[in-house]
Amino acid sequence: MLDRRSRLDDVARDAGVSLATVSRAMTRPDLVRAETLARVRSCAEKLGYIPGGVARALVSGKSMTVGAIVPTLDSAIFAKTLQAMQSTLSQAGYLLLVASTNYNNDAEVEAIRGFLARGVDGLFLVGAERSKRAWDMLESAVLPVTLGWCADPRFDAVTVDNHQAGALAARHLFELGHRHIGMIAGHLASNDRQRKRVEGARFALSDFDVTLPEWLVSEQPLTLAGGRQGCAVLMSMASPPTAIIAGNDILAIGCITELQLQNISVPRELSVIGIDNLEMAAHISPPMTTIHLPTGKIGEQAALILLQKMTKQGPLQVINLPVEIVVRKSTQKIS
Amino acid sequence: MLDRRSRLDDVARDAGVSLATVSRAMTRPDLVRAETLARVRSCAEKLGYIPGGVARALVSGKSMTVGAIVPTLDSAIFAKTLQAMQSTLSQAGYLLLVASTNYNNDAEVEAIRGFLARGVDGLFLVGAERSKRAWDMLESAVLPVTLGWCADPRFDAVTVDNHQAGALAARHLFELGHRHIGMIAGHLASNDRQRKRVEGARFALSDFDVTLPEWLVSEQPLTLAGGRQGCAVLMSMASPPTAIIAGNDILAIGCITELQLQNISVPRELSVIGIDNLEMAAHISPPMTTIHLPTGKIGEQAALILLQKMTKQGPLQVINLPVEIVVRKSTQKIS
DNA sequence: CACATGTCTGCAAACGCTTGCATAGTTTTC
DNA sequence: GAAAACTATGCAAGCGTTTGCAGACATGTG
Repeated sequence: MLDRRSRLDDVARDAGVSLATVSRAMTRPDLVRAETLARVRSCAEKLGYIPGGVARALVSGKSMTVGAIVPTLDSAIFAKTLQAMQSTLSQAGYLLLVASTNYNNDAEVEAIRGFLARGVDGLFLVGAERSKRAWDMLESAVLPVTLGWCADPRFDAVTVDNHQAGALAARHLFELGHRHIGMIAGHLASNDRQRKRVEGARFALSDFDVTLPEWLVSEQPLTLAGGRQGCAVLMSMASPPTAIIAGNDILAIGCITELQLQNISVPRELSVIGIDNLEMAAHISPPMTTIHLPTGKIGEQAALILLQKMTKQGPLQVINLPVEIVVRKSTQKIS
Repeated sequence: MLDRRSRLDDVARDAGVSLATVSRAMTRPDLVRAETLARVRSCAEKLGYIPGGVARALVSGKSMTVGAIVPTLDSAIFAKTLQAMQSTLSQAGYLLLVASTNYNNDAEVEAIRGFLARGVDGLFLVGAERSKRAWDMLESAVLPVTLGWCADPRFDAVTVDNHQAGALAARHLFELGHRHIGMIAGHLASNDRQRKRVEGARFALSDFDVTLPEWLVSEQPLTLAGGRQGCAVLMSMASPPTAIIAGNDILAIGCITELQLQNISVPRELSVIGIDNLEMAAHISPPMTTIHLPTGKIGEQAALILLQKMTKQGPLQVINLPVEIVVRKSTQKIS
């Protein structure tokens, strides 16, 4: 056996046919005689031949690869989305390239460029907010692009209604009697999902003539530590809120931890509501009220749209997945 | 502007030089005159030229891509490892392809084949247990392979001492006075990490003349629900254990949830210890005692080894990362 | 000034595959 | 039984790069 990978012509020589016939045996079996096919197949097997996707991609212009760029892989949300994407794509023979940006727009541009250079057939991106340079690359690149979480009129998207998520959370607290509500969120300037959630909450409350002023919104990194810090900030105010909306479940869990450390009872003394409905949310103490987002579904749907658009182009698609509140034990009527 | 991507010869024509010169301007700037270089660069910029990695890969035999195959992306552990890998690799200009197997050996073979077909330059795999077919492909493929979590003498590896992790957990419980200890683990037949943890626990206990019989080890899916189920199984025994070791933190958290539902107080009535030290472990109630595994480090080190081996081959490397116990509040002296 | 030396650029051959076109058999049709 | 229509195979061009080799020009040397 050779010390290099065997190629088409190795198999061809071994089977006593031309290289073209081997190629057809591998990809268009209907075009070769059954007997020849069997011989070629067995030679290929014997030599451990694996088709060279690179050359194939060069000829066909299709790399059978899609790229996904997320803020970070180290997040239950994006991990779940990617898992669903990967699983859907692989069933169709596609591979998934991933990159993470750490919420940095320049890193995103680099990732897009890298993916385009490698000739991905489709692209998945999170959010609808990026540098002009990134948008330009996406628009001039001739390949399907699907956005997740937020939509943009120029591209396909699978969104969840972040605005509605914030609104549902706020309305729930209002209905429980809370009038002085605080919020912990990610950095709004660079995260449209978080921004829409805050806006949604503010909008819903304004319907009831309750305001959510800026100083009651603490911007923090999207980590447990961020949740704790945001909670500490809100609770150290002269007149602290009676309820807190967290921009996502991680912040909410951090927030609850901090409250327990401060010996503030949840939900008796303070209600906390999250957004995401991580599996974990049901399994902490107290089980957490949160807004359910269909995270896996986003990945799956995005993959399906891409799969479809990579085969034949069609009209713009925007799928808006529903969100719903899951009431558990971390919120209650104001006492 | 064209409706296809611009190529070297587009830039060449625009800049009035040969295609070869443009190629050199992009990759070996020292070989072209400064003036020409500037002109070519500006034309390339103007046309939005992005080098075609596919053709490049065909010529050079390097795709600047590494593949990682994990059981699932939807796990804090693997997500963290991949995040670290991706981040390390991207700094060196490499891209990460991911696939997941759902703990299925055939899926792994398919993933390996897919990656080899796409011409990845290196491969990362979890565990040291796979079908013969998979091992054969890895051995005959001429590319660096690095294993994570468990080692195999034929390949580089970055391991954690799973045996030791199990042993530390068991010893901790023994020292607290527990003599009747149960364990919840993943499916041992297909998961060498879990198996080694069980063996480690059993080994440590046997030193103290305590046995961990098979019927006190409940095999479950590695999910919160699995942890709950395993806990229910152990607690419904005629003489239930006084302490439970969980094969990982997810199982442990599920286990604690189930105990709370059954109104069994942790750690007063029953001690629970996990393995992994997820960030979450510190933030549940009670904060969980667990064995810390350097999850991110595995990905980072594996990436570094691959990076090194892809440039120049060298001797086999096995890095064994240390594990340590983190004592929190879910374990206590037997009453 | 002739020659050696060095710097820059272009030509053309790979890289491993797919595929349109041509050819040689084989079968069908009337 | 000859023309027509298929079927199975081979030849060779081409996918977009990189790169060895060679040529053109500029510079330095005796």
